Amino acid sequence: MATIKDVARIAGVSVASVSRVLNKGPKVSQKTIDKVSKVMKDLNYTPDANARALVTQKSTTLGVVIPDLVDPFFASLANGVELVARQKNMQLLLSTGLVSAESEMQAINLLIERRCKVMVVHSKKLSDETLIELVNKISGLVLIDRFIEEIAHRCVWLDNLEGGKIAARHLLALNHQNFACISSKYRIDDPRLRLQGFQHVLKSAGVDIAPELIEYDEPTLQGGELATQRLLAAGKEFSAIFVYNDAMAIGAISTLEDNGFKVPYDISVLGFDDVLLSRYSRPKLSTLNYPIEQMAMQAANIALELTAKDSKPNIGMSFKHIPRLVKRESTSFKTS
Amino acid sequence: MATIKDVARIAGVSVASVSRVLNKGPKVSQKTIDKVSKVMKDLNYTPDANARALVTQKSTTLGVVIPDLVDPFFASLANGVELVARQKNMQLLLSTGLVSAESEMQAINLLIERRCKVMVVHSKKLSDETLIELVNKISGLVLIDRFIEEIAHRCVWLDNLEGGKIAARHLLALNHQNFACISSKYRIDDPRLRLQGFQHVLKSAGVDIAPELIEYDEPTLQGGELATQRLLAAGKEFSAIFVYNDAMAIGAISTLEDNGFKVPYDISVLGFDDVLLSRYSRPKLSTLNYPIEQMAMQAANIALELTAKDSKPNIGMSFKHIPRLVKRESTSFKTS
DNA sequence: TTGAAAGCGCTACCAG
DNA sequence: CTGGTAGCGCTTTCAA
Repeated sequence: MATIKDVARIAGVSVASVSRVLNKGPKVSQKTIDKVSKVMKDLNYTPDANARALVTQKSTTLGVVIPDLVDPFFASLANGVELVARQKNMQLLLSTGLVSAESEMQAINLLIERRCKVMVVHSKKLSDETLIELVNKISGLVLIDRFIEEIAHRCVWLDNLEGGKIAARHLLALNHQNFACISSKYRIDDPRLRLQGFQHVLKSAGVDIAPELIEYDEPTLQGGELATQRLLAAGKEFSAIFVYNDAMAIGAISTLEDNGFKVPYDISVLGFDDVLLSRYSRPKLSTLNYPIEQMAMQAANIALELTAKDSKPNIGMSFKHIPRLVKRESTSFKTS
Repeated sequence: MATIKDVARIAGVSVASVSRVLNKGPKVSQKTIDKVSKVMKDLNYTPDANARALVTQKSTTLGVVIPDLVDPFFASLANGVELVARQKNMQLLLSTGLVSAESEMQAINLLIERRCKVMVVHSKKLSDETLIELVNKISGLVLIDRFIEEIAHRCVWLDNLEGGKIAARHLLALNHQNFACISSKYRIDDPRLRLQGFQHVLKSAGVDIAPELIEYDEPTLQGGELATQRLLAAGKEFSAIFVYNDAMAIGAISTLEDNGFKVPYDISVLGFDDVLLSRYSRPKLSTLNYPIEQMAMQAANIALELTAKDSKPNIGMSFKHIPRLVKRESTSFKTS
């Protein structure tokens, strides 16, 4: 691999000059530019980005920390960050496989070791305190999908409580009275808040939801199936289910239909997230749109700004997003 | 950000010693280890991975080049590579957004600039010649999802021709006689080979497929819908469709049902890829399993071996994979 | 407009 | 066992 010295030697100039043409430096003669450019091409010279970063002290990588890539939700998140990375001529450094607070911490540390200054992290396991500390230490770190009061201006998040409320209002407006819920057993806040918002509105309307009709499972297609089986086994009547996410909702529909229930005629199912596939399930899934890709882009842009020289401290700012109801075919008016 | 010098100064030792404890070097006294470790902790010292890479000339990043992250197929591919990266204590450097030969080339160049030695690339636009050249230049580069005779030992690929044949045999065995096909207008080889294998077996069985019943579109859910609409509009009869991938197949089913056809009773639909969602579509999709994640892991491991010191040149090796028929609910025996 | 040289943070070699 | 030091590939003064 040719180095800048090789180029300089062969072109008969100093390394400084080569560096100048590399960086389109201010004062180089056209003659030198031509000469050096030719040699660079001949030698197939590629500058070493790491060496450059070392001396300039600036990185051109954008870090992303997510649980995994297989979940389309996180894939969209990563994609959003990638979009702004490309736009800024930066590259994605990705860490996944988060199963514990330790592995999340380690993922972030790896980014620090690489001297990655800008990062968007989705953490579900680290404590508020740890995250606050981290955010204060790393000026370009933005949290996504999590809200911590003390560092609100560094959080891009979705109002899950409001999402639950919107869901309840929708189902109530559809004349439903007997509800079931399927929630996730993970993510400390999200499922809890969605459920809480849902129940809050229900209660205001004088409707209660039986404890046996709230089930928890893995937030996956299989989890939705399993939870639905248990719901059915409980033997209590319900005409609408509010499900934690689309994957579980589609699993729920699957099990419902396997057991002879027609969706939405017998039972309405409402999902959450609005991942692409929800548009193509049969019946098409009614759900709440979670604009994760845009949020990821926003988070990346904020992180980028934070590391810019003249960054104004946007304390007091809030980056809350409200989910939007997308009514498709899996929810309908209850007539009986 | 504290450097090794700071640590050395405060601990009252030389940078060499600090480096030794950092790398668990062979000869350091316990006393020094303790002293230095404490200072490192106090200073919150994090070694600079780039500086280390610069002097050791070895990288700990694993590069991946794919078209995008939103397509679950590519997300699985990336995930496979990530799996081995984590296992080897390396990190993923990701490049997406490939729309042209230029952007593919640029993505690879960015990895080279970062001095990434190990990379798995999925290229659809670069020519065989360019790729051969690249592979010869970069010893740790492995191609996935593409087969080039001259560098077969650097390609991890799926036998699409055979996949098409398997599909045809399956549908033929189910007593079908009138076929339609939906193919992709992209990826030079894959769709062509699948179709070719499919038609080859059909021809051997004395069955022909009308040109109007072969449609091409974007390899997406929408593309599948559009193509199916055109197929229906052609007005020719068919009882089975072989579709390029699962996304298109689910789009096809969607349109079919919207038009009053029951799948599989009226029309059988066979997909390709076996992405997770195919298991949860209604009806559950029959398809050909494309073990992309395992293939990605294999590719990453081969790339890793290639860059190891004692790498035996595994010329003559072949890394061909055969898709496996997964019979679910969208294909059935034709009785009428 | 150009070159010499200092150094970015780190490793590795050579003395001691 | 430890310290001094050269240098990885590059940028950036400072002089010329």
